[in-house]
Amino acid sequence: MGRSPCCEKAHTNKGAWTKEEDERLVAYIRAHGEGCWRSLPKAAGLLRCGKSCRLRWMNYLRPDLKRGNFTDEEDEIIIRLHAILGNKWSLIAGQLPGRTDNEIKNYWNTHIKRKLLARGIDPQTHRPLGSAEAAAPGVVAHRAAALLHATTAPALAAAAATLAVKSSSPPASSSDDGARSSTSSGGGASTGEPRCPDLNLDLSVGPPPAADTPTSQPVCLCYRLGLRAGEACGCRADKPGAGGFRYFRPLEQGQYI
DNA sequence: AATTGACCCAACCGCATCCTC
DNA sequence: GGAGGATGCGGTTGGGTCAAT
Repeated sequence: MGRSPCCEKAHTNKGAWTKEEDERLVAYIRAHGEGCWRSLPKAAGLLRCGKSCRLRWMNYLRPDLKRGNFTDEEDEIIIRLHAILGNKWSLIAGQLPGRTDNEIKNYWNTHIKRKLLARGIDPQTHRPLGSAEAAAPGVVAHRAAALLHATTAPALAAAAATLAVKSSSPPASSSDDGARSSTSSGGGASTGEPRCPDLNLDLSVGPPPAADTPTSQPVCLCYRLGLRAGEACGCRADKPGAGGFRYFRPLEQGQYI
């Protein structure tokens, strides 16, 4: 069957955007707002694919973008969120106002990966390099473990405080290097021994449901992180789907990320 | 000064997901 | 419930910049 192309490729520009194209796109969105990317290029007089326009706006032209280097605090937030979420760059970006998923993805691949490797941590599993456990299943346990020490980045700590990572005992270490200290404390899942005996692996993310939040309903991850619309959460109840809520169903018992 | 290689980032591509009919 | 279109996401790549040789 095949999918129809998103645009007429023969009549679209590709490659770097010119200043004039940027100006046209910004002017159009200022006048008409975002939305309907497919028809936007034609309406704005741009010989570009709608996807390309969206990407350019989201990653470069949006007025609320924060330019410049990432701070150490942002580094730590990214690392910790990556430990929980994996390569869900858009979700991670949602917790870093002014940063885009593309920017974070690039930053991860060029800086943070190296930083973690220098610390002796596998950037994919967030576990010590070279250990047999690094390639073993049960990664989620250590993503949770990393959370238990999320205290060095105040902004994340605020969010982390709302995460329902239930632990039957306090963290084994008070080290501020959560990923390293926690990952070294785990056991092997395939050995029959609990990998992290002190961990409850129920990763249902979020605070205890509020009275007005039916637990059986899917909820916005931002909501479960305790971030309501207006701060880090950009979700809008009035526009589900495109630009609106991103739903994350609570995990069933025994279900893992 | 020229060349080379590493690094970085903007942009593209294909697939997944959501939404509407 | 299924088909098709629109949008979003993540992986990958192309090309510019800069330091080392």
